[in-house]
Amino acid sequence: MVSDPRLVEERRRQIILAAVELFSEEGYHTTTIQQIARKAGTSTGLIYQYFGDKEDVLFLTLKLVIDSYENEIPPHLEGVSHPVERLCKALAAYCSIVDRLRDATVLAYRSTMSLRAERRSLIKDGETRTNQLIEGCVRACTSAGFMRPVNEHLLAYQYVMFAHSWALKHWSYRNRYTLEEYVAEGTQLLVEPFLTAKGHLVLASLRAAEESAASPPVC
Amino acid sequence: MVSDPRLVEERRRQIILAAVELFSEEGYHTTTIQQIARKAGTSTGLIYQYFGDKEDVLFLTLKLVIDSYENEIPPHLEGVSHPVERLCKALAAYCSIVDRLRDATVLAYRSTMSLRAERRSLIKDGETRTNQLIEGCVRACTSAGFMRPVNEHLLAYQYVMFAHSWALKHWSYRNRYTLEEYVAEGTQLLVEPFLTAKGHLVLASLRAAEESAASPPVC
Amino acid sequence: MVSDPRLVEERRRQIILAAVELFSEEGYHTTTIQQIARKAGTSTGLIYQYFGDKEDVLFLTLKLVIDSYENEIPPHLEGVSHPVERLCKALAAYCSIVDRLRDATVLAYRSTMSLRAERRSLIKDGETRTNQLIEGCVRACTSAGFMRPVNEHLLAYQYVMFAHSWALKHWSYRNRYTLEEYVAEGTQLLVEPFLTAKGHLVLASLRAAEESAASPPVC
Amino acid sequence: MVSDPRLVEERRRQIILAAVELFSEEGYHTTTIQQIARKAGTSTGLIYQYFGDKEDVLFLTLKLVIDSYENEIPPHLEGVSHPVERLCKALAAYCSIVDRLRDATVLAYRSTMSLRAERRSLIKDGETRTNQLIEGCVRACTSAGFMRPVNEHLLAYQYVMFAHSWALKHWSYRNRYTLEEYVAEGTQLLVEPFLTAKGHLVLASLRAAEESAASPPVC
DNA sequence: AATGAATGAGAATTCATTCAT
DNA sequence: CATGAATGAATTCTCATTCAT
Repeated sequence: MVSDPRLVEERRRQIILAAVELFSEEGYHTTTIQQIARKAGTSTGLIYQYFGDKEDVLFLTLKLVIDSYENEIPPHLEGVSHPVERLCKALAAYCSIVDRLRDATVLAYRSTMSLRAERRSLIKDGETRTNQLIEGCVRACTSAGFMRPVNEHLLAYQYVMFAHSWALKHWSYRNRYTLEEYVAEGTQLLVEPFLTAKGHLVLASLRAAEESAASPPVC
Repeated sequence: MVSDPRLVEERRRQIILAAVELFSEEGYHTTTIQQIARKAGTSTGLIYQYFGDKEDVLFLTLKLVIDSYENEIPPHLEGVSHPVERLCKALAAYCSIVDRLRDATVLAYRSTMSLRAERRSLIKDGETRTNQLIEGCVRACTSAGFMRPVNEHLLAYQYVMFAHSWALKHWSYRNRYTLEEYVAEGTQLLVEPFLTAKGHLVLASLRAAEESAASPPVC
Repeated sequence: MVSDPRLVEERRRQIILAAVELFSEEGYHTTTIQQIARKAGTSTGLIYQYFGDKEDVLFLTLKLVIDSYENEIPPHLEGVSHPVERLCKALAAYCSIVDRLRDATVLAYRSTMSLRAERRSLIKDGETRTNQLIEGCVRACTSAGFMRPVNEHLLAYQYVMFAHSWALKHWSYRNRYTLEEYVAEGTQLLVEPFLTAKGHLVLASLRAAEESAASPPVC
Repeated sequence: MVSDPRLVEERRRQIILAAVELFSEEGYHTTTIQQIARKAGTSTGLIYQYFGDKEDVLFLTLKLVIDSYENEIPPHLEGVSHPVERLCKALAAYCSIVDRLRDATVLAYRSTMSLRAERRSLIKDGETRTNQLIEGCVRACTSAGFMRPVNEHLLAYQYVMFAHSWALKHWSYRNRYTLEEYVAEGTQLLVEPFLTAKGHLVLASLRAAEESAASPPVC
């Protein structure tokens, strides 16, 4: 309906940002288009020039979230070459992204089913690609002998669920762990046990490095 | 509004059974009271003699699900005394209950937020109690030296999420695992690594027993 | 539907008493049959064995009120022979009956229109008969030369509205007048001005009598 | 919900006009929003953009009536300086306004109780202000010696009820009096008796003036 | 392109009335 | 006769969507 692609981009972004917030707080069904318009600083009519219908807004909102996972993990791995380090970094990155998008992550669990099947699939595809990213990290560890042989697919899923749980069970976790503690404990539970002797050495040196980076050198 | 407690019990049950199904399939907001009435084989008005409002139906529906976890795991542990066996059985039981209530489990994730805060808390309380059940199983293992020291709380949560994931990610898992495989692989990933030597022996003998129980004796 | 006339009488009475109270407090439309049943200490079904429908309950409720006026004024006039005294007593009686049925009087103004025309007429007939009672008192005064010629019909209506207003404008009058003051002031405004010299003498002696009746004799 | 104040004004007026008519004919509870919308020539949804709820429509409808009394009497007194004439004119004006708003006046008596207490008060305030207007007219007469001392407050209320009764008892009055006769008789009953000799002269000359104005001069 | 007033289908909820027990 | 559970039509109110300006 609107031709200028730059404008389309901008308006959609503006509207989706409002929608993420509202959907996250109030839920998809209880949020009205008029609320979104108000928060986005536009008119209700305008939304229908950039989206087909309300479900369309939800779809792009969820897409934004799911794409965030997929797009934001790799930058965290840039320049990191060691498989064990990459895996740990990936897990930490996933958790921190979820932390930033906590409400939106919960929203994804709540509202994906409100999409019609075809679009639900697209969301699932995005999630699957992120899973494969993680699974690749696991596989790199096992292939190189840093991890003993495991069901890489299922282990990768544990990482994913571990990250998602930070949002899903935040009502419980918040009383027990900071994000950093959560990631550290998770590494202990879900990474360490599968490391080989070789792998343990790497993790130990990583922790030493982190330690010295965190606390300024003594001498 | 209706006095006979037996009738209240029966009608509520009848209505909730219809509601679980519909809410699970269509979602809370998209299911209408009329649909529930039709499926339950009653009139719309009747529902309001047994529930305050639609949210009330949702609450009791979710309560039913959450209580199922809490109530149905213990019977599976009856007569099982060894801590490692109890833990494994608890995990398997949780997964199989989730399997039976797969749609309802997803519903709980989708719709708990549609409850007003006070009731949401009651649902969370139920979940917490189930978690503690699991955590108790873990603690029994570590205390008795069958498991090395771990963060019992967080490990218990991994079990819980592992069970829930069977429902939440069934769209993905169904293509890879049967329920039995899922439980077996989960045990390998989330129980075995934490067992001490003593613990490993127990697990091994359990598996042997299961093996011989499953396949009829050869000779 | 029920044959025993004594029972019909009793049950109707029981139900109407509950209805007067509820209709008066909450209004006709906002009161439910179930509320009436509860207050009357019966079941909802029972009401339909003694009344055709809800409107029927209203009709008999209003009839009770309107009949009260008609039936309770005459006893107050019994043994009172002087026309002026009869008129004053009638006015005072009407006001005191309205005072007792204050809410019900307001109800009559609110809800008569909710009756179907035919029954509304019956209510109006009852009111008209009461009006004629009052008009008769006025006419007795004018005929006997205690009052100068007036529009008896309209003056009678002033008395009626004066009595009704005690209920209708009680929200305002309560802050200014007691019932006794109200009646006394009303007599001054709506009776005295029309009295002839002869009539004034009567009223004066009445007041003197009342005075001495009210305050115990001095000597 | 709608921003343009001119439009709000116009739409509210349009809707209230429909509501007055329907509420007056059918009563508040029996009139549906759909009916109002149809008669107002709008959609049901629209009504909720200009009114909070149905009670809101009733409130503004009654407010319109009550304000009419307050606002329309003074214009009738403009340029009229003599206290007795002002009082008579006020009474006549009140009656003629009630005559025009006959159904709406009855509506006010029927439905004010359907408002929540806070708004009921606002309606009563409006009525009280009108009463004070009338009371002021009475007081001007007594102060200037055109009327003998009376309970001005209560007398003013008689005037008010006299005017209201034209609507409330129209079912009876219509068979006896035209509006003009009603006002003339009312003046005889409720004004004349309280006039002093001075006052009577004024009233007589007023009537003479009216007479000659009404019937064209003979010669 | 943008606006926001208007629409009307749809949903929750209520309650007079019925009827099996 | 009495009960009270069951019914379902009717009503208020909401909100996604449209469209004239």
